Amino acid sequence: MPGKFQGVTIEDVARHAGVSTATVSRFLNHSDKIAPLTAARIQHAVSELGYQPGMAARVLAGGKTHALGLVVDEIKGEFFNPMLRGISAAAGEAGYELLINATAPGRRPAGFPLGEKNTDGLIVFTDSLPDKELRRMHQAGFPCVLLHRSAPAGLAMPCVTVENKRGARDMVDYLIEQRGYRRIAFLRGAEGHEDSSWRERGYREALESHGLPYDEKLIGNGFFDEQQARETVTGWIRRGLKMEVIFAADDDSAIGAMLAVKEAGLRVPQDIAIVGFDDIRLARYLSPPLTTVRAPIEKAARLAVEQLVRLIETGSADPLTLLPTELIIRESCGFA
Amino acid sequence: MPGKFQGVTIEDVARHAGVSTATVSRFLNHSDKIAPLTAARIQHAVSELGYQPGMAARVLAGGKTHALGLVVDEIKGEFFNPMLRGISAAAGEAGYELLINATAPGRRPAGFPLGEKNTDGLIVFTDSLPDKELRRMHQAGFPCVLLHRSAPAGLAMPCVTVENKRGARDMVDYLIEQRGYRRIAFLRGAEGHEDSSWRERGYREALESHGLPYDEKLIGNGFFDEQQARETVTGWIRRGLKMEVIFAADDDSAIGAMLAVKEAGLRVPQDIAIVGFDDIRLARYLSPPLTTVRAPIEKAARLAVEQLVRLIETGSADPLTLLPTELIIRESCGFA
DNA sequence: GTAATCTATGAAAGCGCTTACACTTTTTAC
DNA sequence: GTAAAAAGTGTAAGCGCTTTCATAGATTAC
Repeated sequence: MPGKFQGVTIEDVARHAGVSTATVSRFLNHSDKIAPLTAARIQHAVSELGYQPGMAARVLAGGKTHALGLVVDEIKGEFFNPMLRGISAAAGEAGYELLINATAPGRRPAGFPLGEKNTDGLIVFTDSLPDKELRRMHQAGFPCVLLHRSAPAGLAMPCVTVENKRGARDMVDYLIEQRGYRRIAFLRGAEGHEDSSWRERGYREALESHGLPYDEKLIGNGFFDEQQARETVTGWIRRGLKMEVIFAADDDSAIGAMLAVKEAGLRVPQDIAIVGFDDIRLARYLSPPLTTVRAPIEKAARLAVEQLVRLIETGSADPLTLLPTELIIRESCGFA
Repeated sequence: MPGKFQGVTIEDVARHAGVSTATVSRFLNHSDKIAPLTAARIQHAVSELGYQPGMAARVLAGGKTHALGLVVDEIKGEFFNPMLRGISAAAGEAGYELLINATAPGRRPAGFPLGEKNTDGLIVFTDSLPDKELRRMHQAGFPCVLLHRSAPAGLAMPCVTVENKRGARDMVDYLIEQRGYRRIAFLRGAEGHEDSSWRERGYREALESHGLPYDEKLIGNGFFDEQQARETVTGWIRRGLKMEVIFAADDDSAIGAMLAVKEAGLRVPQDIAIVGFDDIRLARYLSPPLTTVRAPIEKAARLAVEQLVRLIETGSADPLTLLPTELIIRESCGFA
């Protein structure tokens, strides 16, 4: 039963308006001056017939797909909502269609990988694409913008992300200076996720600049995941590890940490304080409400689209767009 | 600078393999028997050259886009994550590309509306498309599946949604029978959102079947929105409206209600109990944890895709798919 | 052994659109 | 008034693929 639903064609419009298809095309693309009278006749024919240009033909003839691709590994976590909203809105505003491809389930089982054959450019989220593929595309001159990751060594690909290191640094500075904490544990994020390594770097810098020792034992894996973080922290407590506060690389793992602490019969923040990163919606509803670093995710997403569109249309874009974060102080870090 | 990135074409492959383009096409589409030897040669050429069929030409010539469209009004609320994950995954598994269009910001400002020109079928979420448009597509024989809404009168369009009425009915039955509540307020959802009206119907049925009066004053608007719900409930309290429990049409408005109650210096659930609908992640982290009705959103999304694919490929689909909900009892409704 | 039937393949006609080029009017320049 | 430039439009050649139709060779049937 698969049928063809190509209704009105440009030819119908041309006939209806008494002009050639070329003129109609020019009218539709504003690509050339055409007489006001003719324009009116075409416009009339278009709305009369309810004509809508067929993408396929347009793409095939024009070489542009008018579509942006978004490559993600998995649609998961609160992170996604604002990101998607930003990308979707910005793409629409720029006049581009949006194609989404989740590569995760078994690494690209899906139909057609996004790329130069079906999009004009790609937004690549974190490590959803292997470096090799990134290199290939860059090599081919295909526009790509990286979101929440930096370019592989030697590749001049525009990146958009938040000031992870700075945000983490600010947070830890605050914990040390304003709260007087000394033993600060850190829960790493997912492997390969750059946001995480930058946050860790910020943590270390803050320690260093205050003359505090960096203690391997105070570093654990949270994997940006509630369950995993919970297990790690439970392990710490069971082994008698002493710490005053846990800095989780994201709010999800902070939640896991909070759970673990409570399950161990300890109080947050009196026995162990907890802080996170991202400021997901949930953060302020936790008890106690979570102190965290707010990351402008939607904004970053919009900017990534803007950069990509610039890259496509003008051939150049800013190499690096870094968005500032903001400290959100709530009760989980203890009171002043 | 807008360039063309069409690399290797089918012609290159044909030449490389010493066959005609027709044969290559047949090989690629498994559409016809071809000699094993030839097949091998073509296969070799394909991987040698790294050939990937260009979508545009394929679509233009073949009449199928191999893409599914998702039309939503706005990417907002916790609801979206599981839904999108489900749709994206299912589409990928079925070998379809996924196009997403958010119609909301000013009602379709975006580039190209999704439809028969760029997709093989559409998933339409709630009231993101006017009935007129739905009718037009159905009329044209274009495959569409409705998600979380029913078809306009007289349109035989497959629908996938959850058992809203039943879920609400179960909840209210529970509140009456197990908790002994009598004055149960209801916070409506967004206008035009069918989930909401079914839930309201369930609420009324439960009242009726227990011989409780339906009191207009106990109905308010929550709009599926935290802020709006909060204002409504604050108004109720200020006006001295008496109620034992508030049934919010979704968890977001339940949160708003909870805020309002607390702000008024009352306790949940001792002074006013609160229950919601959906079971978003946040629900169990609220204090007190929210009693609610769990809706299988991701499952519904997957089924919608499955129905759509069936509709596209075989021409028929189930008229109605209704997914069961589940009562999730937590502390916000009071203890037994 | 000849005719009828398959099988594997090629040639070529589009699919609906854009665009280079050519052409006919107008307009402008002097 | 004529030559040169500009403006508006048509003609037709593809874009890369699928698919119908035709054909050559290999089987089968008798």
